[in-house]
Amino acid sequence: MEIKQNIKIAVDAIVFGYDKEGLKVLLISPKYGKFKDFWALPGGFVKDNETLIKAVKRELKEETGVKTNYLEQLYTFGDLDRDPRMRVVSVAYFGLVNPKHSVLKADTDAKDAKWFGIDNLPKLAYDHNDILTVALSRLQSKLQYQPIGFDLLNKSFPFSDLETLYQTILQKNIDRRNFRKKILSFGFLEETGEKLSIGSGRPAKLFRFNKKKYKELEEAGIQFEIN
Amino acid sequence: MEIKQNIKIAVDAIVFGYDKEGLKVLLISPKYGKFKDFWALPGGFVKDNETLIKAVKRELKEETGVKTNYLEQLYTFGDLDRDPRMRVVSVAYFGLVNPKHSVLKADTDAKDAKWFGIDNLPKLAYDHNDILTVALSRLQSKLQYQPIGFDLLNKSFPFSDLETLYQTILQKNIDRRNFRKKILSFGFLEETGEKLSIGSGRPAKLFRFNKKKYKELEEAGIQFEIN
DNA sequence: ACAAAAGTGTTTTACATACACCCATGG
DNA sequence: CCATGGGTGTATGTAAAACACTTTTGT
Repeated sequence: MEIKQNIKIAVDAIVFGYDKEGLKVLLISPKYGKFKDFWALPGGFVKDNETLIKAVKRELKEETGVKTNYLEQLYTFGDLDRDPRMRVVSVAYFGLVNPKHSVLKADTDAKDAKWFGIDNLPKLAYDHNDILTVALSRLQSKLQYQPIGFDLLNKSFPFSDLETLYQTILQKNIDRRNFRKKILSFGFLEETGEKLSIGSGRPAKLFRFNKKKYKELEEAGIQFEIN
Repeated sequence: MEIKQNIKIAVDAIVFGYDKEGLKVLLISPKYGKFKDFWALPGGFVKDNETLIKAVKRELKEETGVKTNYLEQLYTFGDLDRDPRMRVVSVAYFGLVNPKHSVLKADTDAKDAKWFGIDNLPKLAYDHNDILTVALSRLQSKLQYQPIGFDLLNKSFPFSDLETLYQTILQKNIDRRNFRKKILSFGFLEETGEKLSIGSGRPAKLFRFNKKKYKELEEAGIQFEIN
């Protein structure tokens, strides 16, 4: 059985990072080709003997040096004219990382990798703007019904970091008291016992996310949800 | 630029139907090949000049004669050994249809198409069991935050049909009064003015789903949700 | 008149929302 | 002692959950 088909399959990674400057995406700059003045999502063609997820992880590693905390399949983009050179169907993956914990590979593979603030994006190649839009809306909705925010923060963090993260990404204000009350009531955060003092102001207790505890609670039927 | 890659890309359709016997899936029976004693999801290879969604619709039409009310991308399956003949990455689509409104194409294309009750499935080829599992859980969760149930029912229906549908698919009991109160409070159902009488018992008012109204309400910010 | 399914309202409970002052530290 | 950010409790509103009897038809 021989099938005539001339379509290539690729993967792309939309990796979000977060720090005090806000939400960022990881992009690379192709050094040549039609899109050399544009930036692009890390990604590339899938090898014959590797799974999709392995392909994204490999490309991410090769092109940016980054290893994500969290990675899931986002959506598959298959329009005819995505890439002017040939027909490419791309399976996009959506990842989260703490930028501080990952050093960007400098200028290898004829590509630069760089973080861009989400409100300060350069021109993007191909249909990568569309992909990013889908990814962003996935991030926003997922943040509300899965505890993925912690993958963007340090292992231990003051409560205010979490608040600010939610406010930044969801672009709305949150009542500090109600937010804290709700998050703590789930029971998957634990105090590290340490405190963090930044300049003036009362030092903040540090918390850490207990993933094992969360899994247990999830099994037991609790429903994570933040509005 | 020449890429060496020997992976084929296919699409599969998981189409759910619903009638008084319960929830069903549409399957086809390959008449030859390794899996001739198994059933499979409708699907096939994508053509070089067609989009993914067009490919699914075409395959569905060719293999089963069915046109869905609702169709969305589900997930992309790319494991190495999905198909023993070659490496195939398949983009799965998830559809809904009212079986009464679609006549199955009989025995064409060397394939039979048939509805199977979800609790009475035959042996499935490839990784189609996995795909079905993912689809089913998507159906269940989607039913709770999007008004897709109406795509499975007749244009006009008694309220009890909707109740039974939710109970069947979500596999739990629903309080009739609360359910009706909630659904009606959204304001996207309208009475047709007709009544339906089945054997004994009080005749039921018929309702229809006003899609335009729903879109308006959605714009205005209402949130569909059923627990 | 009785069996069968449709239709309907009220009370209770839980959770979301709104809201303002004190505390601990650095300068 | 003042500026800065951290920490906390209560009252109110709103929606979910629990719950049982009446109505209309066919037989």
